[in-house]
Amino acid sequence: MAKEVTSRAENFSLWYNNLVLKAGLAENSAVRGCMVIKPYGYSLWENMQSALDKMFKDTGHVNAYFPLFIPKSFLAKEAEHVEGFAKECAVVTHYRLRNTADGKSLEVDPEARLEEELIVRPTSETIIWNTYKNWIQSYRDLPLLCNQWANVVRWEMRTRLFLRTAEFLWQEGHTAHATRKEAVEEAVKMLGVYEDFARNWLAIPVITGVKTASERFAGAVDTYCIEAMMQDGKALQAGTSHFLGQNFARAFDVKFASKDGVLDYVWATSWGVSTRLIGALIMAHSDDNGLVLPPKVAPLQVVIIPIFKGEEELQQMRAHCETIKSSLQKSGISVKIDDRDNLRSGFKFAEYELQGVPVRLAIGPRDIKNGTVEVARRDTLTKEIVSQENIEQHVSSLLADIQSNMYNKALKFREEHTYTVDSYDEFKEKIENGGFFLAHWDGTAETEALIKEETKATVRCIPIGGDRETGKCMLTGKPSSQRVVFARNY
RNA sequence: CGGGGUGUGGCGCAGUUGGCUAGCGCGCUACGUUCGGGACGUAGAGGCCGAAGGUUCGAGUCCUUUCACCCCGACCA
Repeated sequence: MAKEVTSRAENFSLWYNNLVLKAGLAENSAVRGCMVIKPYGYSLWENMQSALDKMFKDTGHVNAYFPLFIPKSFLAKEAEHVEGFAKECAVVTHYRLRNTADGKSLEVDPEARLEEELIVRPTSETIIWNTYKNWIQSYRDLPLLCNQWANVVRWEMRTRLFLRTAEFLWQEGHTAHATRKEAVEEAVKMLGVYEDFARNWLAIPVITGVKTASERFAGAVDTYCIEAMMQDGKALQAGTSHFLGQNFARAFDVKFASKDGVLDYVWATSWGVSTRLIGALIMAHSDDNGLVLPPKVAPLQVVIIPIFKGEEELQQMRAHCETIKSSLQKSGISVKIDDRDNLRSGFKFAEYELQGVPVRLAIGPRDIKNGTVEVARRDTLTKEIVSQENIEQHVSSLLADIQSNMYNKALKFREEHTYTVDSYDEFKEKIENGGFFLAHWDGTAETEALIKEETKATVRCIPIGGDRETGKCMLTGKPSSQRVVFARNY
């Protein structure tokens, strides 16, 4: 059982785990490595989903749904893809059970073996490209821009709530294009959507970049990614966008006739983010009092707590609370009044802090007399007394302020823990305390592997944009065309 | 899959070299007093101690087997 740890400093991993459980986001299930996402956690996911879904649609994408099961032969068609996923697949081999001889239990009916095993999708490229083959004949069918919201299964050795579970929820976009250029543009565009979402909705600054060959998605030509820094200085890959070249089109024989009547394989991308983003949110912002949620995705933005003695005062308070509630709701703010009379207000304060509710309003007899409200913000844990007049404007701007303050705080944290290093000795010493390291690397897998072995740090990405300062690899001294980001990661 | 650890009411834990009706805190139920930062009192309910064998007059405690979960690695979104 998990030991009670409520301090980030004491043990970041245990703190994280306890927070997920105590805040009521999720819990371990009876199934190995799988998790139950509780209503509060799922509500958070739904908010992320709807924001992302709108962004996808605004960029011309549509949703579709493909089967959970993938015939084994499909997975086998793209060599690198199989190589990458074979070790972590759940496989369906039979389709029927029967009673055991003693009638007390169930067993797999050996008569009911499938001719071809079905793989529970670890990702859907293969089943989708097998389908796209039938959807694409001409350049007029392109581009094909589909997204799917789904669950996938990867039989991981070790699991952690939200960060790595055997089954997880995600979206996966799969697009087909007539040209290489257009597909690359799509992959980069969707990376931009993820960056935008992380920054403006999750209040998490991310570095956009390209993965090195060893970290690339199995079957991709290039993998683009967003990398976020957690409060222990470790990196978390928060989303990926892949330029798949013609690899899957070749594997599934998807050709189209161009305007000139020339047959060619189509160019592909795929991109995805998962419930791991919830883990990112927690590890980027939360503190020892509990979750700190950005207002734009928080399941509940404002909680109103009436402070009262007895039924009479409660009735009096309730009217004021309702008035404030409806005025906030008119501005599109989600509000709840917590008038439970069996709990003291102090207990409620602590509880909503644990759940990361961005703004708390408290109204008591004193406020009624003075026409005021006590307003507390979760991100800074500060309180102020404001007039009940124009409360909705105050709260609206406060929510916006919390949203941007959280981003700025996370950005500042990242900047304070990002180091430019040229000496490998310095790198080895500093990496022990976490952080991002901008260093030169000779571009070889050997050097990368050696650094990983010695320091547990990897190249998180080769950043896009920024200055392209040339230099010498910190380990080998060989030439380097730009600095890359090294870090330990989740 | 390697190394380490833990399984005892809903949750968190104690339980000594085997010994008597298996305890504590939180939570839960009832009543009362409280109520502007995690209240208090009184009275209750709730556990065949992860599972299966074994040793013994006697097992939460010792032995064997097994299962589950957690942490650190390797692998990964």
